[in-house]
Amino acid sequence: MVASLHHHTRAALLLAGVASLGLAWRRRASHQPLLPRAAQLCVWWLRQRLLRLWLVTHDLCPLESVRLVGGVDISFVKESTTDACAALVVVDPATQEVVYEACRRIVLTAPYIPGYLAFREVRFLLQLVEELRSTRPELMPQVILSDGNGILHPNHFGVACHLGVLAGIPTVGVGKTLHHVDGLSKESVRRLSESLIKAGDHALLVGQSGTVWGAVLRTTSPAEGNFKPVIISVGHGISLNSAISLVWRTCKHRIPEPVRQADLRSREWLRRNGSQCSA
DNA sequence: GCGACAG
DNA sequence: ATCTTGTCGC
Repeated sequence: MVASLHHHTRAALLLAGVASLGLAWRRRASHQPLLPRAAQLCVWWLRQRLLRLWLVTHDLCPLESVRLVGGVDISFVKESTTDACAALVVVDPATQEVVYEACRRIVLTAPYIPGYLAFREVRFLLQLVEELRSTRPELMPQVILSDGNGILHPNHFGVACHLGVLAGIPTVGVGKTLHHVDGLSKESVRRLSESLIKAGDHALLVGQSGTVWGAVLRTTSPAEGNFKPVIISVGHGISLNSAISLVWRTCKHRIPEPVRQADLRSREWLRRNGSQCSA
């Protein structure tokens, strides 16, 4: 009886999603260009809502049982927005040593659209995780740090959540800049940063709605001068407090070691292997 | 209409 | 993400 706006909205979105799926099918079959941008975004939006049903935002396993931490990143060939190298590294937080490394040449197909980063990158990250799971299961990390955000996202489902849910492994979103959401802005980060006195200090990112989206963490000491905090949010299967604690534990530099090493090594790989094609 | 907008 | 010069400091 009381058909809320919510229900109408959901029904409309569902219809739009189904409609665009049908459209995608026809175009694909007839070698037409891709789905219209608006329709594609709608499909992706729905996919985020669906996958979110599997999202877990508390600890699936105690922090004390984390023995290995993974990190993923993608680096691009100079002039290109499609040719890149995806990397997955595993670090032993006790020694900060890299115990596993895998780089893979990739060709991205989807464009970068704020809010939909996962649809551009996550399939390649998943391949690397599955490869590790099947070839060196003993080196599977208990948590993976991902560049880009987790629930700090307009649809509460950033690339870190996406990777975590699809790979079935806890993840943490580690961002270098803020994704503006719920009134949070550069100014919010600047204000919160004033309360971060020493390395290891953090402050919660609370939006206008009162939602806790994540936290800013100072990872460099006052002696190093000006600083930009790292932005942390829950990816999957881990609580915010555990995520902050874990990231801080792996911070030898501003960027936590697993992500930093994935970044360094994917770039190094591109340098060594030229920018030529070598699937 | 204009600017903002993870990587 | 990537394009870039210099610069401050260990």
